[in-house]
Amino acid sequence: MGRQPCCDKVGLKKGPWTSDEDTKLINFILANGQCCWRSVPKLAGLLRCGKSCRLRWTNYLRPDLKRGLLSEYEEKMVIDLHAQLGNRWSKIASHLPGRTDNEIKNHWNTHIKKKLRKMGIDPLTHKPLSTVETPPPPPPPPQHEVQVPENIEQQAVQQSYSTNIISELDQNKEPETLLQLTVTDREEENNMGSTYDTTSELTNGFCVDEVPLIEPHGIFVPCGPSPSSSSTPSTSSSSSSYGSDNILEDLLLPDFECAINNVDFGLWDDYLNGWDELISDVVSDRKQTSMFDPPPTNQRSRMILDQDCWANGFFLIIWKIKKYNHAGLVRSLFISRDDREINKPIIQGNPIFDLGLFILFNILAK
DNA sequence: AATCGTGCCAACCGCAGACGG
DNA sequence: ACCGTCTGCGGTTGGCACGAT
Repeated sequence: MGRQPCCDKVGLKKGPWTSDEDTKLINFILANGQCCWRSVPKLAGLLRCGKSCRLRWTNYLRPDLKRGLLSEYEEKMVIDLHAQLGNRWSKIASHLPGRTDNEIKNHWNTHIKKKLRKMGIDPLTHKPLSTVETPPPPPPPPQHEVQVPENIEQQAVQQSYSTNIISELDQNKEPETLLQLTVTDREEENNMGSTYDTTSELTNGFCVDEVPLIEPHGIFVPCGPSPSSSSTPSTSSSSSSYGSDNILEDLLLPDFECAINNVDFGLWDDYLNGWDELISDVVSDRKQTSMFDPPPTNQRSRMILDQDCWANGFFLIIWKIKKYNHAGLVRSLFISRDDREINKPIIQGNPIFDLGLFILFNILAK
């Protein structure tokens, strides 16, 4: 019968994504959510196949992705999980929030394999290399045969966690990932989504760690014609790039009107919690130094320059809000704070918040 | 300075499973 | 049960970056 190609390849672009394409894809997904990847390129105005869009989003553009090398702790988890699950990268990735299967696969092939071999461990069997050579090792079950009965696999994973990982955790390594360790039940995975999802939910589905490689002002390109909307190269990243009206325009999403006068305060509270989390994350990133004091140069390990810190922080917040279609709340927060008396006890007394407002008002006043 | 080799990783390819008609 | 479509997954590759010669 033959399988149809995932897309009509004629005229479709391949290879590395440009920032302009990223912008289009991000804007589309933020506005419409993830659905029907095949139609995404057409609707988003991209000359890519849907599959390529999906990969780009899931492996690179998703705002909740972590970046950078896997930590020692994560490596240990990967090794441990690989011993139990084999090359089931997506399963492994589901236990590492913010990491993609592709990333883990790459890291395994480029780093961990070598490390294990150096340590005299066969990366396939996870047994000492010397013992691997003598008896023909039972080949690691092929992917399709790893259909371990659910409970056995689950047991294995749980045992793995209990013996290795949790002991690591006792040595106070990345305690936040304890969240994920509590969710190993397959049923929970099925009912509530992956561990990743669960954790994301608990952390409001957002990680401040990561800033998409394209520039914020590029992301907030309005759909309509605008001076800055066409393929803005990502060269200038200073906070001055936020001085355009694009931010305001972009916050005026279609769902805004209903939100501004008809605020669901439950949602609002939830949003404020998220706000505080995000802010505290941004601040903690600065290693507890005073927010007004630039950190020592050697602490600037991230791509975010100091002067961009706040701009990026707000960009991230707005991103998140857009993601959840709470744009109206954002606008009402920034523009008509007086209308929000009811929330003053929550937001007042938060100097970070007030500084942010100050910055934003200055930007918007331009 | 130029060339070569290697490592790394984003992206692609093709298969398989899920799902709906 | 069959077929077509869509998505997810794992293996592979292309090309860039960087160090060695």
